Amino acid sequence: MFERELLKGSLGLMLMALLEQGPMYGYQIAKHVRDQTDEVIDLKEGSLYPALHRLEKEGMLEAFWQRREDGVDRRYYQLTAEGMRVLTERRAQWNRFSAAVSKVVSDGSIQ
Amino acid sequence: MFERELLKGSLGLMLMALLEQGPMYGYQIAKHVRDQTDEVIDLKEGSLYPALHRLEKEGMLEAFWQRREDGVDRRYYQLTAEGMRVLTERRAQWNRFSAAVSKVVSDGSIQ
DNA sequence: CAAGATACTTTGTAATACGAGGTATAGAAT
DNA sequence: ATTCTATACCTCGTATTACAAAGTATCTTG
Repeated sequence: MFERELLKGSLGLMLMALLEQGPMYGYQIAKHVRDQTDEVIDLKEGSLYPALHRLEKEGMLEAFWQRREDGVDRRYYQLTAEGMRVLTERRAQWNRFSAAVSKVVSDGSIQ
Repeated sequence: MFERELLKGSLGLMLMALLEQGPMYGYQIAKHVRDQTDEVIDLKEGSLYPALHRLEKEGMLEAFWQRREDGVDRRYYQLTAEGMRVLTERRAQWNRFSAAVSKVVSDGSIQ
């Protein structure tokens, strides 16, 4: 009920940052994030897939289907050129923002 | 349209962290945050006051009116004991969360 | 054959930042 | 005198969005 709200606004950024390293598919992304953050961030399907579709519609990502030998279809997402450009902006914005919050939140002993 | 979403979930935390240092009133809080974060975070009244009321209702804050000599009323907010306890939790949660996001978001060269 | 993991989808709901509007006072500028 | 700016509070409606929950389908493992 609180953790949930923290993610708002940074999920899209995280997805774009991940896909900067190369195309990935949904399930893979979720696992990657879960592992890389020691389960601090556990992307739920109800957030992940809508977020990917949203970014695709905004032109940040492009998607393509790929069938595995066993017949399982996977939808891969990759960052567009526009997505790359916007990622740079949002990364900087996140850094500014998180530094600002941390400054206020870390107790007065620093100030 | 994006910055807005980043704030979700961390506004309450920031307010509680500020009030840890002593009672403050709404306008003062907004100015303090704006100054302390070099205007990165600019709390709007439509967010600030509802957030304060919310925290009050949740028992995190207590409020009292105080009249200045010139007749202007100010509503001061202070952290409750329960608020103090919850603040500790949320502070830790924010640190975990922001570290996790930063890890994913900072490019692959670190990994 | 049942159970779990993999893999994607959609619908409805709850939470919340903020725009925009409102009220009221004090002091400075025109 | 009046307008403007700053201070100081409030509330309603809207947009956004994470997620729970449900569904579909395949493959592997017990």
